[in-house]
Parts: sequence; structure tokens; C-alpha cells
Amino acid sequence: MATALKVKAFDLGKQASSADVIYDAMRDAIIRGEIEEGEPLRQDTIAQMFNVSRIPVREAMQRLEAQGLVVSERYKGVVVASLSYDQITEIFQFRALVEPTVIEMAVPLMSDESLETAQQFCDAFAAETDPIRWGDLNRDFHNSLYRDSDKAFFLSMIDKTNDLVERYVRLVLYLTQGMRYAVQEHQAILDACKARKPKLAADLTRNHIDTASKTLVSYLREHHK
Amino acid sequence: MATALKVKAFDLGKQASSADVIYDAMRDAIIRGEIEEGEPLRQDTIAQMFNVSRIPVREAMQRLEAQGLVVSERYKGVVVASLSYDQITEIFQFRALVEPTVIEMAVPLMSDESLETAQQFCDAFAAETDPIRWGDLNRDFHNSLYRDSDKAFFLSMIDKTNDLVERYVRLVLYLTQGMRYAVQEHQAILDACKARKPKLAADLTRNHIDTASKTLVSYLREHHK
DNA sequence: ATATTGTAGATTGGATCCGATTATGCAAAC
DNA sequence: GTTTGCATAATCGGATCCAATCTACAATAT
Repeated sequence: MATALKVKAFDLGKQASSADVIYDAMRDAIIRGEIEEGEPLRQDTIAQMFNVSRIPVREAMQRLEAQGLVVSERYKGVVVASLSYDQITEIFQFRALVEPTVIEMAVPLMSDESLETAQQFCDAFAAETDPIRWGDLNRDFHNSLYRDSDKAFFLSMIDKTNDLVERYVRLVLYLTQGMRYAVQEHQAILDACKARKPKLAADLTRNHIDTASKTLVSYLREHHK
Repeated sequence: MATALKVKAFDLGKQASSADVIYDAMRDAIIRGEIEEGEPLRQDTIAQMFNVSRIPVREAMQRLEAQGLVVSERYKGVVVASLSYDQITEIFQFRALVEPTVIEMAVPLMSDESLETAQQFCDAFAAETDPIRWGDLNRDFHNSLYRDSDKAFFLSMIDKTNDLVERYVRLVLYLTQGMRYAVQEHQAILDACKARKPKLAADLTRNHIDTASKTLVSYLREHHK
């Protein structure tokens, strides 16, 4: 038997296929709201944008559809998915159930580095003036608190909910000029984590999501179309 | 405007593409455990099975991967995904969080028809002797209780968890000869629904999932490789 | 004018083909 | 006997081509 190797050959993270690149790019464009709801995504157009044939484009579309970001109809193509207020409300209801549970599990495992990282995202969110970056920083902050839970499946579910509503969150962050009061809620959650109070962090997270949900839907009803 | 047609031309529910058919068939084969964990799925082989080219096969694979049922590696192909005990435990933890919530929301909305349907699935599960059908009837029973919640997103999440662990549930249902005691738990849950006691139904569901999880992992550790 | 029909272009689904990468088998060297 | 090095086959990712379907608009009939 071969002797165990000392060197851990670095994991040259498998190069991405064209379909991977296209999926990532289109996912980004959709969740950032750079494409209108209901807008069709033409295979030819996208293929030309990436200088590839339509094959990898279609494979990326299959995945976008499985993720719920687009809906496709045979021989008609795919369009960017849109969510009703009821659907948005349901997704936030789901988040209000899952995210407090995850943070509660994460608090006892949180490293000082994670807490420091979270504090940095929290500060950066508070200081940021560019509307485009609010969405990212908000998501980064929350994810940095969840990561140490080491619950990959829960995290993937949270990611999916974020993908689905992110375009609306961004819109309302813009309309409310950054939801300044959210900063205080973020800091309160983070302080509960630092104090190693899992239940408190969970409760604050649940309230944070509930108020975000209400703010979001009410603003959408007012301003959105 | 054209006169309204009397005949309601039946909604010939958009014909499925080849990729759809292949996805459904492969998903079924995987979750039923008809294919070994880690077994490679060759594009050519599958294409020949369905008498199509490899294109729709690859599109189906993209979706199976997004669903978590297979893992793919560039230039190497896809293999049936396998879950560690930790991963299985986490998924059941997730279910123990989500499913009680859903049934609690569903109870006030449950129609008598749904309760009757659930009772039929429950009875059928109790009476069934063919191991192959236990998995289906178990899933049908639970879904029939959740459906009236009218929470499509929650339901899709539950479906995903079922897909991921179904092969293991089936295996243990077989090993335990149908988990006969599960029938009593099912009946208790159903009775709580009939009595319109949402909290009780939720608690019973949570316990049902917890015991199922423990039974499952312990049996897997004993018998499974 | 309105509704119907027909036809051409646009778009998608799928088949076939080709280059790139990986896996396999076998001979040579240690 | 084990390991190394190659040649070959198996397999995959992607490009190109063709068929099926949809869409838009003009022509026709009522």
C-alpha cells in the first residue's frame, strides 16, 4: 500500500463549464433585478453574449428553471419568473421559520473570526451609500452568522429563498434608502450572538424577518407597478 | 368575441419534452433505490434506453443535479448522490421543523374529502404487503395532510426532502417490514386533524419524524454496508 | 370594419458530428 | 512483482444542422 501523502495537493477547483458560467451570470442578472419580470430570455441572444452555441445556454436554463428563477413553456422559451405578494409572503414565512433555527444552532459554534466578519459586514452595510451594494452586504451579513451552524442543507434552503426574493429586497432597500433601522436590528442580532445567547438571537432574527416582510410587501403594493 | 365553447377542451397539459420524460424517469429510478449510490449514469446508455440523442439526457442531468439527486464532475459524468448519516440526520431535522408547521396551517383548511383521502392512504398503508408500495403510500398519506395548507413553497421544500431521503426510507421500511408501529402514529395524526386540533397534529407529526429519523439512522448503521 | 386564413420568419427541441478530456489496457523498465 | 509510459477506446462538452412549433402580419372573406 502506498504511503500516505503529506502534501495535500491543492484542490484546483474544477474549471467551470460554459453552462456553469452562463448559469451563474444569468442567475446574478435575474436576482439583481437587471432583467424585468416576465422578460423572455432568448437562447440565441444569450448564446451570442457569451460567444457559445445554444446548447450550454439551454442547459443553464434547465437549472434556472429548477431553481425557480425562470419559467419555461415548450416551444415558447423561458421568461423571468415573477412572484405574487402571496408567494413573497409565504417565502418570508418560511424564512421566519428556518433562519431563527439556524442561527440558534450556529451561536454556540461561532468563532471569533466569524463574529468579527459579521461586524464588518454590519458596519459596511451601515456605511454604504451605493444602493447596488446594499443587497449584497445585507445577504453577506446574515450568511456570515449562519455559516458556522455547519448545516449545509439548511443553508442551501436559505440561499434558495434569498435568490427568489432578492430582486424585491433590493428594490425596497432602494426605495427606503437602505432601511436604516435595519442596521440597528442587525447590530442587536450580532450582539446577541457575541453574548452567546442563542434563543435571543433567534427571536431577534424572527422579528427582523417579520418586519422586513411587512415593510417589503407594503412598499411593493404602493410603489411597484 | 367568439362564443364561449361549451366543451372544455381538455387542458392537454402541455406535452412533456424528452428532457422532462427522462428527468421524471431517472428521478423515480433514483429515489426508489433502483440504482446504486455512486453508480455512474452514462449519457449514451440512457439516450439509447429512451431512443433519443444525448442532448435531452444532459438537460435532464442538469436538473437532477440541481435537485441534489446526482453529482457531476466535468468530463467524468454524473453519479447517483449518496448521503452521509449526518446529512440524513440534518434533512430529518429540517423536516421536523417544517412539516409540523405545515400541518398546523393545514388543519383549519382541511376538507372532509382530504381527510377521507388521508384515511384511505393510511388504511392502504396498514394493509399493504408489497414492500415496493410502502414508500409511495407513506408519502401519499403525509402529502394528503399537507396539501390543503395551500403553501406551495413549503410543499415544494417538503417534496425535495422526500426525494433526497426516499431511498433510505424505503430501505428501512423494507428492513422493518413496514414499520408497523408507524401506522398507529399515522392514525393518531389523522385523528388530531379530524378533531381540528392543529397544535396536537403538529406535535404528533414532529414526534413521528423524530422517531422515524432515529429508527432510520440506527437501522442504516446496522445493516447498510 | 371585423373575423378568418395563410404564409414567412423567428424560435425552440432534438439529432448528428467533432474536438477535448479521461479511463483502460498492455508492454517496457525497474 | 510493481510501477511507468504510452496508445487506444470510452466518454463528455460543445458546435452545427434540421425539424417542429409558434408568432406576426398580410390577404381574403363575411
